[in-house]
Amino acid sequence: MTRKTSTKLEDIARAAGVSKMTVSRVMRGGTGFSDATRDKVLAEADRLQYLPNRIAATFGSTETSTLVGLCVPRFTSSLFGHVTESIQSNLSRLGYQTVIGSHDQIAKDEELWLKTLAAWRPAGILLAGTRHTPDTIELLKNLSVPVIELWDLTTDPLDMAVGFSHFDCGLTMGRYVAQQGRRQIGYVGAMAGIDTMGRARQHGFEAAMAEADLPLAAKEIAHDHPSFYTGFVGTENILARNPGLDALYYHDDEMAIGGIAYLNRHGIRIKDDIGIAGWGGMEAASILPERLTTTDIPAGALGKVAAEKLVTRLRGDAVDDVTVVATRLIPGNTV
Amino acid sequence: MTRKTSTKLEDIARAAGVSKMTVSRVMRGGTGFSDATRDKVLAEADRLQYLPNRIAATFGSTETSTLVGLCVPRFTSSLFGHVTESIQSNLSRLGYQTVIGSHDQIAKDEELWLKTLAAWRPAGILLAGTRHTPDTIELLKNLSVPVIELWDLTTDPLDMAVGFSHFDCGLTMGRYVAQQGRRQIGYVGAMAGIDTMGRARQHGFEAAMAEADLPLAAKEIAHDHPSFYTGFVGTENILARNPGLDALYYHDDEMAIGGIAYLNRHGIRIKDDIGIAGWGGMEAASILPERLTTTDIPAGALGKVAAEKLVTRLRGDAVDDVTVVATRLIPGNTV
DNA sequence: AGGCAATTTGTTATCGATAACAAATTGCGA
DNA sequence: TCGCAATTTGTTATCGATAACAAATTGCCT
Repeated sequence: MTRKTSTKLEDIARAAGVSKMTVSRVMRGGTGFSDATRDKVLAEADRLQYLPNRIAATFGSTETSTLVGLCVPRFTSSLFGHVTESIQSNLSRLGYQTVIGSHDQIAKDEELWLKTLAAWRPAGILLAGTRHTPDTIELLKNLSVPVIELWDLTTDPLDMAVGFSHFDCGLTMGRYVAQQGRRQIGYVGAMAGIDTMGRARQHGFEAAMAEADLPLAAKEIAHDHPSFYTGFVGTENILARNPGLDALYYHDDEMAIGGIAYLNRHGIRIKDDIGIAGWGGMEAASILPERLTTTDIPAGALGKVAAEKLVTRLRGDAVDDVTVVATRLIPGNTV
Repeated sequence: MTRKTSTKLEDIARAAGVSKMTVSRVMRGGTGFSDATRDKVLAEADRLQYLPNRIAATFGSTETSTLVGLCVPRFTSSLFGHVTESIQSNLSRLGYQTVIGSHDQIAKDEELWLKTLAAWRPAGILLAGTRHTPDTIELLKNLSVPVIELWDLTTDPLDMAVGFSHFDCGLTMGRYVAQQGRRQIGYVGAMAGIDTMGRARQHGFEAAMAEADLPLAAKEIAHDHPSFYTGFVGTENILARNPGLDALYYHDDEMAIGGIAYLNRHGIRIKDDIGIAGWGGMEAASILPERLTTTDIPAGALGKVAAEKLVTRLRGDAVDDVTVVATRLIPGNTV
């Protein structure tokens, strides 16, 4: 059987007239060699088109690999897209490679992905969400590798966490809506499988209602992924049952925009007839005639913070367990 | 220095009273061992909580790793989100892990990512787009690993390709718009850096115009990423310069929806006053009062086909160099 | 029961780097 | 110019699996 046959350290060593250990030192760029040696080695490496072999390097080293795992519910959501984008580019800048997985809110799928990832001896793991199977938690412990949970901060982190409280997002918005004088308030959500985060916002919103002695007047939750369409239909349904509602809080902006489309089509005036609030600070909302009342989520910043925090920890420096990323209620003009 | 100290094949071998080669055979699940041996080995592996070490396995093998690289322009686009999602879940199902990168249409960034990826001796590479630097092309050749280019089929593939012709999308839509009796037709695009694909659609559209002896009446191209907002503003700009337009073709649905928002706000009737066509079959379009005229792109299917094709090739079976994924013009009701 | 093929199991070398320690060289002050 | 510390370079063992081949065992037919 012919073995793989690309240029290796030994080839460079022979060509440069040094030992391969010296070549290794030069390639890793630390110290322990003269300038003359470095130049000679680099020149030969370049000439021979040396391609580092991280498989062999990781294997030979006591260190972990430079792979970092990232598991999110799905990549088709605008917010997770931004988080993924940001994490990937920041980790890349810091010398790490990103291996992805998605679990669509199914904790068992996250576990299966994690088992596969673990075989690569990753340097760190980033998980979006806080629902994990017992096996996942045990495996993470055994791996003894930094873990950052992204997104929700309402529970204790396994190791580290970066995100914000979804409950507080709902709470703050609930208070705002009540304060604007709305009295017949409904919630329109979507939940395919189990989405703890959307539910946490809903609970926060309900808590605000309770504070104001305003029980939630109606609730409509689609058994589907949040989308423009579920927002459209959810609005139709909730209004059919409760025509007197004067405000609606949505699972996210996408659904809120879907709801607005429904209202527009039926001549119901936003704000005058019914107040609309979303969540997520979705860019699409910029096309609405009036700025949408929503909560802005700094997804890019969140990813950057998470990537940098992980790397800081990997370098042995101290980091806080929990980093809160500030969300911002955008008053807008729809409530 | 203490070495990494998790359970290894040798530990299982000792516990089960066999050689580690036998354990290796059982763990990989082929043949060459008795049922009794297999049960004994698996029981010990389970008891000792064996975690396979793919770093060592890949290193010891003549094979490549089971890592597959995926590089897209960005993860924040709905279509690439779907492609990413589909590729990762299908590759995962087939036993491969996905390492991601993004290049934001900068060919040099793709090259840098590829160099890092190459150090992992990936089993295959998936690239969205067809613009590559000379170094990228040379590196891909030297790696002698399957490469699939996704998305655009207007040029010759480096190795394999899965996608469709953006030129044809534009051409088909152009013919349709002309056939509907539109005569003063404009194009609204967006181009941050260099986006060959959007440009290919534009050129296809212009070719259709030429066929119909209808030179494109106006063109507005934002130096920005396509978005609702650029669609909104682009529409405002193009109509300010050319009030007589009776149809607009947009870079994508997101921009078309932004354009529609502008038209709605200014009392310009869709279809009656001006025809609107998009591209991408974006789910968001489902909220429009009338179904958007657009081209549907089966992003999920494209990812699935690409993943399966790569794996088929990796298993040594023959595959076609080029796989065309069917796009579909949705007549809708906006032109 | 004997003999041969098929199946099961074991042995040794190897992948390409890094770790740990040892040896050689250099630089500089006394 | 000598000697010692600092720097540079080399040597050997090792990481945990798989490849290739060799040996032992089993099963079946005559």
